[in-house]
Amino acid sequence: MSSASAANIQIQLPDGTLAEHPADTTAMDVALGISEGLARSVIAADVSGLVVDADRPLGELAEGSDPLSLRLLTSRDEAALDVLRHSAAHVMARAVMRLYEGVSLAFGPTTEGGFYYDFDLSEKISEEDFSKIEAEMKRIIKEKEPFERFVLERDEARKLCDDLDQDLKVEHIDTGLSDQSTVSFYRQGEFVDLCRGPHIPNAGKIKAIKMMSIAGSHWKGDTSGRQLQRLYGTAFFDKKELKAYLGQIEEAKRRDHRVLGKQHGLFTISPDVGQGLCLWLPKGARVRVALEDFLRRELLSRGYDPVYSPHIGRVEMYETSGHFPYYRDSQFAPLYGSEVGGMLDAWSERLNEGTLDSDGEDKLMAAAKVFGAELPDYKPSASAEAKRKVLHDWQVNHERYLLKPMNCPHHCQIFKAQPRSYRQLPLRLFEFGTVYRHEQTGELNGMLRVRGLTQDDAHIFCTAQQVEEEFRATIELTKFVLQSVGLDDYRVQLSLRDPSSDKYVGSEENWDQAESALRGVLQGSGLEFNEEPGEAAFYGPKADFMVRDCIGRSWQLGTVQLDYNLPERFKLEYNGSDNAAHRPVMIHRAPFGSLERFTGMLIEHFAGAFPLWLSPEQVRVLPLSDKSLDYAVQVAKELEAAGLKVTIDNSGGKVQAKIRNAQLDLVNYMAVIGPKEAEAGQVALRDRIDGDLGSMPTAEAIARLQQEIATRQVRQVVKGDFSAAAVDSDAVGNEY
RNA sequence: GCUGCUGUAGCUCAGUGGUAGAGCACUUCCUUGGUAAGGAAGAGGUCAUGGGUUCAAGUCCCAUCAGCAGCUCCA
Repeated sequence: MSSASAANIQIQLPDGTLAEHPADTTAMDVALGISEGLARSVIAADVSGLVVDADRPLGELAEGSDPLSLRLLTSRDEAALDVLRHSAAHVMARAVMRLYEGVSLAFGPTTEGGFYYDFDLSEKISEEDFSKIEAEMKRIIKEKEPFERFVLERDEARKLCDDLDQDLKVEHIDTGLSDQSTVSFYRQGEFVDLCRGPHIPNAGKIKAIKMMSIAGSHWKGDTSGRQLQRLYGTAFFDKKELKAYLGQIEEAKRRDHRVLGKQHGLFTISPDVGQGLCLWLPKGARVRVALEDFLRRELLSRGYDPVYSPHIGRVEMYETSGHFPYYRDSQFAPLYGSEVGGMLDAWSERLNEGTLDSDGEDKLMAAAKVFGAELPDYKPSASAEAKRKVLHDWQVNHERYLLKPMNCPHHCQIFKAQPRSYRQLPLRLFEFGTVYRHEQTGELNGMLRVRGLTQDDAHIFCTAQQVEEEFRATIELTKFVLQSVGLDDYRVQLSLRDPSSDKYVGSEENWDQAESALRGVLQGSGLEFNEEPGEAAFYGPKADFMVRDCIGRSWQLGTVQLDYNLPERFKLEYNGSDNAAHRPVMIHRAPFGSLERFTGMLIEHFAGAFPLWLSPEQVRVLPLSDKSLDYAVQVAKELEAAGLKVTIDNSGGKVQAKIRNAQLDLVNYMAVIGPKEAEAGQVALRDRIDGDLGSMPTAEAIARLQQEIATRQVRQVVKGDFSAAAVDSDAVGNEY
């Protein structure tokens, strides 16, 4: 870094021109050399892939004698927006420090939609304070003061932060930055902050800011650590962009599946049933049935075998699978065949911790007796380990069940139910399997994060040689499913193991084989995909479909996961052509993920207006008056007989009001009928999207709708132009 | 689970310690119509639950439950 010598440096611009400059030349200097207008609009610079300040001497970045490739970033570049927002975070921090006493700064990074800064201060900031903070920020911006970078040795940096009473920054220098010999700071007026940068040339570049929200957070994400106040804001180069962004947030709110689900009677969650337990109302259930029927037919035609399994299973099975007690915190407590079961578990836990004294032990033994558990082999003098074994043996003989947290162990048992030959493989078992997980209360979110969910689950048992082909077929299936519901913007995330970690089960060889098979298939599939080392499940690599909805939010939906672990644990075997026992490979896959999450996502994607094939109310018959009611009933029967989901509006109002209500209820088609239609055996069809289609014979209307259903047309997705300001919805894993 | 905010009619929400409100939806009656709101009347609330303060609590305090936002988590 400090090698910036008097020697000149070579700078190459995107158009290929190569020029020699003094080592202390900045990107701003280069811009000035081209035109003053360009210099005015320069925000930062991209130097060989690294975004830096426009006034950073470029010689500092030179390595050897290679020319530096320089790209000037203006407000048109996406990277520039990030620089702007981070600078806005500094401005916000500066404003907060002016307005409040004893502010300790934590971190202030950018997010997809803006930025935040975490503060430690005793006074509570509330949304009512936003206007005064914003006003202060605007004052700072108006000053157009520059952001000045300077670099200090660690010791000096530590001292500076200490002098500034920034204890969190001191701690960060001591811990997070312990491997850095020098660190950089940025000064803007009286405000100095430890910061990697880069920043905009001066605060005047910020043309639009808004404080968004306030929330609690924790120092370095540690929930047991210090509680901080996180202020969220956003900033843009242009007031129009800010307005568009706020519009998108409104749009997302308007599409909220919890709001639409209530409004259109799709689903509800009742506190009387329990948190995170979704009740599918008739209309929501119709959407689900359409999805299930569609997928079931597809799977049957693609060589899957349907199976069913119960909602509970013995704890021992999950001990074998390894899920219990590893994931115990996120499971519902076991169901005990005996009332003493829970007590024995707590007892065993205390023995394990060594927190049980002899008095407590006597009481527990007496209590166990009351509950009818005789423990003749339990010797108080024995080792804790021996005593726990006695308790465990009793449990094993007195069944304990788990609400099933996943379907795989059950399907493994189905595989095991008969001797298997290689001729039967691949064996593809599918089930809409309902599972229960005790998610933390704070994580629950409508249909998107629930405690009881139904996976469109299947497990493919195959030979190692078949993995590649099965994985390919699964990828094809998932593509087909997404296309059928009109989702065409997605990519695949391939999660691989972290080679330096030892948390993974299964041999190195298996992993290598699996990972290269998956990579090969994805390369051949033409799908856009990225690899994420370290993101794999402990039992195998996986591929997740990341889907972007029509307002630019990204969702994690379908998943395909390889598993070399469960077949091992359950000792699954098939007889090979060599008449010897072999271990199958298992593939978990779920194109929807869960019906709950998928439906919730679709509600938001379509803003509640489902395409005809998924719609819970496809046609509403609107009689002009009571006089046409008989004919309305007759038409409804004909439509129903043709397999359409149809209702009649027999309310007393005028047809205009009935149309309005049907439009607001997002009914796909309206069949308006009056004396004329009754006479001619026709219906006047009205399309939710295109309006009045005129009168036609009922049979013609039916054929038209059936055609639209059969081809699963997605005729309208209300798209907004929000690509510039994409917001990520919470990306949630759906592993097994 | 943690921090903060919220909980009033089926829905959306007013209501700053003194007799519980509006719009929409609903019911009944009138109206019987031709592609986005016809009219009138009526019914509907133990103000989330449980405690407390007060002459008096929807309103103030505490706890519990539930929801929302963020954090943390997500086999």
